[in-house]
Amino acid sequence: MARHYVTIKDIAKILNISVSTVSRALRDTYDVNQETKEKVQALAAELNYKPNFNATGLAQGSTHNVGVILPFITNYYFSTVITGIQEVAYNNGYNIILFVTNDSPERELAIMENLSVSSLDGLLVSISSDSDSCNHFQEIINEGIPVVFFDRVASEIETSKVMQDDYNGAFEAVEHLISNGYTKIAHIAGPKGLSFTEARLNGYLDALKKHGIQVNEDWIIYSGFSQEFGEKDTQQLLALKQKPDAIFAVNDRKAIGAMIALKNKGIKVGEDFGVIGFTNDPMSTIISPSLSTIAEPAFEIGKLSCELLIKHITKKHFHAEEIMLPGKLIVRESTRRKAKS
Amino acid sequence: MARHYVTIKDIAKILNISVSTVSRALRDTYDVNQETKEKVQALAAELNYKPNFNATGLAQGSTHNVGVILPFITNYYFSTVITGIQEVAYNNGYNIILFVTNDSPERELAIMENLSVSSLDGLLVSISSDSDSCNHFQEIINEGIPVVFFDRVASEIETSKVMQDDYNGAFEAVEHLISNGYTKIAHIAGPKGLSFTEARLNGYLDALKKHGIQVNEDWIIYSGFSQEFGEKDTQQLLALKQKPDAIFAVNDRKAIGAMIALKNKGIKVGEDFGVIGFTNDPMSTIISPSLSTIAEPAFEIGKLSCELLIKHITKKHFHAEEIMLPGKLIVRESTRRKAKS
DNA sequence: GTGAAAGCGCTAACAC
DNA sequence: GTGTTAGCGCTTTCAC
Repeated sequence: MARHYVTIKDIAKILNISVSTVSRALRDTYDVNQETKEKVQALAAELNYKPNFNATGLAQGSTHNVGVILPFITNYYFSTVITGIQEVAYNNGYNIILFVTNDSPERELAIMENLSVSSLDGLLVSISSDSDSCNHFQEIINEGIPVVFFDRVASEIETSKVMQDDYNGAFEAVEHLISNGYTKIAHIAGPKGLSFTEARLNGYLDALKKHGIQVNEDWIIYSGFSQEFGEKDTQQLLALKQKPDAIFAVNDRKAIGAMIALKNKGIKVGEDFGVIGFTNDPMSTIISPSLSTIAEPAFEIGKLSCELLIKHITKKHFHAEEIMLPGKLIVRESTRRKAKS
Repeated sequence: MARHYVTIKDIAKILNISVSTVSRALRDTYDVNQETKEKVQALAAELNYKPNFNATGLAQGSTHNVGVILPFITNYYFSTVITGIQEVAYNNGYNIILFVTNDSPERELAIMENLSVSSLDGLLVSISSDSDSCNHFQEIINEGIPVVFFDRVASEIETSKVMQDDYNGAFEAVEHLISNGYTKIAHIAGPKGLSFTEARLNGYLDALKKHGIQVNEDWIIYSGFSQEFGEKDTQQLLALKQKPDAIFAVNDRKAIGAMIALKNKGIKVGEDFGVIGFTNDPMSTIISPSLSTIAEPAFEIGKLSCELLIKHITKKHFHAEEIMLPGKLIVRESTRRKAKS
């Protein structure tokens, strides 16, 4: 029952050479006689030898694992980011270990507390709403394991970060709304305290300001990120005496929720009421009318954060970098106002 | 720079006891003096001691990692399955290491060949289309590491499997179409060779047979799983002299592609042409008309496969189980035919 | 109840 | 160019 894999010891014994030679030959390092090297490699292949990562990790103090901690994976944005991460991790011989927090600060904390630092070479994280774990991240960094934040970054912590340009994306979205004739623009935001949420809020605010439109506090609603919250927020807006004529949603799922609430009230999205989201979730092309949005470079964000992390891992004194990727306005039907006389 | 974590040795030295006592105290095993145990645990907590998994793994021949190999994570089904897997893995102290194949047999093969068996306690896999890796899976099983397949299973291999009841789901979907008055029912299938694809095809075939409807080979199209393929397949169907009046799609994304192709031709989905999918992707509620479908218990599948795998890992002689979870017909607008006189 | 010591599979000085 | 040896952090006999 106790399984036994072939080890370099086995190979050494068969070939009647020492384990160190085998080790060197296998890693194609140091000077090893060409002939010996070939013999070793051939036998290793034949025996289907696979290195034991635990042993390698123990011996050289580095596993080839990077941890990824994020709120969810069941949405377009995060699953695409992971795909990007996985792509570069794989190409560089790293494995990714996945931790999902369900956007719960407690869960995130528990994960961080149980994390065996020594079994990870680095950490990629997108914090949960109301994250409580900043100290833990800082501690881990202090212990020497690099952390790169993506998307939902902990602004207090000094380390590499990769995000999209939330401020300018939001600014552009709102300006697009304005230039299409919508003037009473509401914002259904995410929860307070997340920096990207605030960046989008600020973009919204500044776009209004630039165009001399006064801010109506009633038209800014903070809540969760789901479609349901989008629906609820919108119902709340529609119950106001002073109703808006457009919504900029913090993400596409909330925008879709908004569209559903609007449709239920018989309001024609696009013609009577503008809606724009953020992300470019494939759903935005499926819904009708199709949803205008700011496309986020999710795959790219995954790739870049992982590349950055690997640099931190391999180059000892790589200094922290903050990368900000631009979004892209995608105009669809939900902001196409019918010309009114 | 060389990071140094606190080890049991450190604890032993401080407390002036031996490492073995520390080890025993920490794991709450064997007989250890209550007092000593408490002292050790207190100090460990204070020092923020974290076990080194590489060392534990090496020493007891088991890491607490399970690998997950699957084609994609960027869709509702797989990301939900992973969430289920992650949930039970987490609760049982296992980490999950993610490998995504992009549905490429070559990539899958490469992953399998490079897999360090000794760094994994078990493997959860959903094979790629045209998988080439069966031998590798068999080898890994022979070497003693348990493998559980989910959804896309390799039927030749004898091990535990978890899937939804594709046959009956398809049967029910087609029967639903028939009972709503559609009779010329096409099937846009997945690629040949995947067992779940075939199960759905057989369900389709048998439902037709039961109701005395003859099969039209032109109405069965095999292609990829994406929305684009759904669109193309449907265009192909609509170009036929004998056109169908309904489509059963192998999954919701293809069904949505079909609906788009239909809409582009000016055909009214539901009223003139029935469409039903499989999965219950959230998109099916977003699209208009909303899409009827067979809901798959994705989260449950993830949970059960991981539970099964853990049983295989912990109980030495746990015998292989095949679990088949029922789907559920969800009727929406895309199969609601307008009564015609 | 506790300690000493061997060993998991591998790497890395250090000799030769 | 190759072998010997110590050691990574932990578990686990085996003594006592």
